[in-house]
Amino acid sequence: MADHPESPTSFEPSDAALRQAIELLFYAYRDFTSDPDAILNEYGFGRAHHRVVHFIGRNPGITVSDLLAILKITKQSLSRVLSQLVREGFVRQQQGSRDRRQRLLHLTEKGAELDHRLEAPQRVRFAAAFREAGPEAAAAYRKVLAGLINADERARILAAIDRP
Amino acid sequence: MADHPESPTSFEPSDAALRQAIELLFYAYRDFTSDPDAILNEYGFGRAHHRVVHFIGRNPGITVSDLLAILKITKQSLSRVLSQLVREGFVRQQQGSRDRRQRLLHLTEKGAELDHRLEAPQRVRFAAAFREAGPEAAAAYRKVLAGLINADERARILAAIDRP
DNA sequence: GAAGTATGTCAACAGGACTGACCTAAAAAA
DNA sequence: TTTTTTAGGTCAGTCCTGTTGACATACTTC
Repeated sequence: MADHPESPTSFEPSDAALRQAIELLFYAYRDFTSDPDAILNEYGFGRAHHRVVHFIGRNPGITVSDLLAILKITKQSLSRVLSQLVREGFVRQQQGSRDRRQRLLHLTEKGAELDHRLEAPQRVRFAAAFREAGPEAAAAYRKVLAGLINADERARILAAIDRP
Repeated sequence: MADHPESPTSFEPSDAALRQAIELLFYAYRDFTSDPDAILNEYGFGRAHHRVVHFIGRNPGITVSDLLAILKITKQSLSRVLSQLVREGFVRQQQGSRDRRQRLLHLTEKGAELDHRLEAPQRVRFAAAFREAGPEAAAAYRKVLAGLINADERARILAAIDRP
């Protein structure tokens, strides 16, 4: 079995490299989520609240069903978290004008503030990692992570996160 | 592209790049865990069982406290999952010879089989992502993800996952 | 008018994390 | 040797977050 480690057209990652990649993702995610988790705790919130606040912040006016498609959870799960955020004044709902059944979701000022607080440590972490690894590595990160996303959604998601 | 606006010694990632990086990690992790989750469901297990089986598989003879340090959960949380795995014959415990208080953990054959089943789809996913992105990107992925790990543990973890 | 859609709600349940308290046995230190 | 620390286990209760299933309402579309 001859391998061609330099040939770009037939690069086959080793078993060890794959195992390392899997473990790195575990450790990185574990620590990456630990900072916001601590902040959420102050509010009596959990990781689900973070995700909801984040994606409403990035997509003001998003509908409930679009949010469900992003999070891939049931509407009952979302409902509990979302109604809590609405009740406590972090999210406001606005009736859709085109379709009045829709509740278009927006962050309140309080919600935007929470969003930024939660995002800050994650930005810091990535900024340090990217600075250390260099600009090419940052681009490569993007390429690899995109490759982990389900193929049928990849293009749509990349387009969505690429918006200004 | 000879002249970059950023010199390599003072690369400062943009806000947009950081936001993208954060979202990519969410989407990638969401899909990356979905395949093993489906398999675990067959056994009546959850994601916690996967982590335990994986790290015992990678570290045969690991002690309970070392496993706790990796997972960063409480021993009560681990206990439920671990005792279930032992009871159902996926993990066996062996008294330590040097220190007889220790219960050194090993996978049984059944456990090793489950480990491989759970790992397979994740290997496939990474193999595809690395093949597509190329060997340099694979190395860059490793660098960036390592940079996300808490600094005080980074060296130890990198050494651990680097073993053959 | 009928059918489908967007959203919400109630109820019941499971997994997996937590805290706090308490226990045993063995090793290490005084 | 006595004391303290360490490795591990266990019981009880709580919280967050996910699940299914059933049902309701308002609205759009055909």
